Amino acid sequence: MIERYLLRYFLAVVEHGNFTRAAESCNVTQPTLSVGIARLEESVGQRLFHRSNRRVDLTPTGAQFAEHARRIEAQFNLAEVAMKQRQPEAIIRLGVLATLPTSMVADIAKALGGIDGIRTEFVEGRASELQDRLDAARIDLAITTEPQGRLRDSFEPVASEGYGLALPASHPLAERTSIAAHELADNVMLVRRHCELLTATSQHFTARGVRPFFAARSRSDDRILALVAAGVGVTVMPDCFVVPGVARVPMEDFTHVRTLGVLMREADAVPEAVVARVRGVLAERIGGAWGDGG
Amino acid sequence: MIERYLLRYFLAVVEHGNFTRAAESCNVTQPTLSVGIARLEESVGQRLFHRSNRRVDLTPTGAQFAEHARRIEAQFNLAEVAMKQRQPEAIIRLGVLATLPTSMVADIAKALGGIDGIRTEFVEGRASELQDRLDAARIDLAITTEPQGRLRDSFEPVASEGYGLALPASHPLAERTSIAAHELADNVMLVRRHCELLTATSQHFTARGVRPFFAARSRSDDRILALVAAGVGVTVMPDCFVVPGVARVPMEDFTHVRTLGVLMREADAVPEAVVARVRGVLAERIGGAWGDGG
DNA sequence: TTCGATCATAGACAGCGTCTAGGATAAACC
DNA sequence: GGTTTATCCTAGACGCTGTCTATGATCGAA
Repeated sequence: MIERYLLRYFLAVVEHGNFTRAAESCNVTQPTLSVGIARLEESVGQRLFHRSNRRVDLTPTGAQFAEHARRIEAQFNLAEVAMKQRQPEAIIRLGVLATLPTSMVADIAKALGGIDGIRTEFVEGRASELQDRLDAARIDLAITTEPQGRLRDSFEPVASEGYGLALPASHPLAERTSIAAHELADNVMLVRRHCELLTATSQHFTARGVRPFFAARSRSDDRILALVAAGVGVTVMPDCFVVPGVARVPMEDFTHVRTLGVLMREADAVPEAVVARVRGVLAERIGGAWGDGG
Repeated sequence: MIERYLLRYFLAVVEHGNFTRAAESCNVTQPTLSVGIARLEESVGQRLFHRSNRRVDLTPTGAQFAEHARRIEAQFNLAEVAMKQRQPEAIIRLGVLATLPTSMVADIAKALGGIDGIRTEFVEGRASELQDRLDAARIDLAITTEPQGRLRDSFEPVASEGYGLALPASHPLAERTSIAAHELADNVMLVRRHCELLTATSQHFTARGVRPFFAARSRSDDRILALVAAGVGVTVMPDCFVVPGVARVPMEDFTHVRTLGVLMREADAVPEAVVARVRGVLAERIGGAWGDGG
């Protein structure tokens, strides 16, 4: 197999007409270049040079090969400069909380898609998992809730929201402004398995003597919402989940709030344009916005 | 520096969309290919693939590089087949006796120049030197006199000739049909230092009481002939030396003869066409031809 | 949770590209 | 004729680096 370094040796000899000087120009010794040419001639199956102790000149075959070699070497250089000219494509690995609505993630993706030379990679998980990934430098930016512990100072809150019931638009309680736990005693419940407040919600109902029937458990919010819209049951979820066919009503005495924001290892780990757009989508989609966005 | 094997690895991954199978197709292990791609990406200064454990796909940079890589690979293959198609150029290393006229060597060169795909290399020397080179496989064919010793059977005689005086065309004896040694007593002699018969010639004159003055000694027959034509002196040389301005006359009682022919290690070491043309020139240029040539 | 598929990493090995040393050849010079 | 100089080749040792085996990490699917 003809390797590139042999081509470089060959062209050096063609240029200098002399093994010794060619070797110098390649920064190798003359014997090295000598065996290199021999190797090339063997793999080509042809003699490329007529050697004498006075001068070295190309055979007709060698002359033909020189054209090929020059062309190939030129192509290599072309490829190298072409690659150098490209500015490296930045890849932003974005961790998003699994309990963010699919449509919101889609909005973020759309917002970031418009930035030139930046490619986004999405990873989803729970808040603690996102923190671990951030620590391990496996993501660059997380859209998550306020962290516990060491990364606390790096968190930049953007918007906060409460939790409420999601129930079919045709449900008798759908038009209410508030619903108490005991009113749901006969309702079928759907469990969002990855919900941050799974235990808190459970405790809320048991503390009020309500033991609803659990018809389905899923890690997919989209599936749960589809079931709600289909009239299968009701569930508890953050306020930002708003889809057609599903009514959202606050629950009495259920005052849990989550604050969403961005979390980074260092302030400038991610281009500001990216962070700004993420902030924008969050503020737009979630009621209680923070900071300058109003 | 981008080496060719890295290009092959890269293209294999592009083709298979998968490091593991690409590695198989390259007959290396997956880690080998992995570090290869990493190395390539480093020397290119750009990420070429987006990797996940599900699939591998090209970055925009990678896609551009793939075009270059394919072009280069194609060029390599082109060069390789171009070289394969060429039939190897045969080099015939021809040893010629130094005491052959320059014009005869030129005639041989011309005769062999017409044979396609064959290149001739001339080496000159004395008969014994040519034999040594033939033994050492440093020449393929020798045009020489009948050898002594082991190579005797390999010799194929072609033509034989005598020796005679070479003297200026304007010399008083130029028109004679034969000249005796004593007639040259007042003449200036020129010595052809590499002549096979140097000692024999010397003895011929001293035996007849003639001690000529030696005006010049040279290894170059051409120079000696020029001096003869210029009227500087006379010399003894094989009959085949015939040039304008120099008369050739036989010497009385000087019956030495040399038989010229071709000498090879093996019968088919050299293409018959080459041997035939050499024979042709020899027979044409020298009087007493041998064999079928008449 | 476990399993299978995938790519990355680490350390050992060995192949081969490279080096130093020395040989051969031939032209040029004294 | 012998010596010097310039050139390329060969032989053997060395060491870089390309390759391997073994293992880890990740992710999706059963």
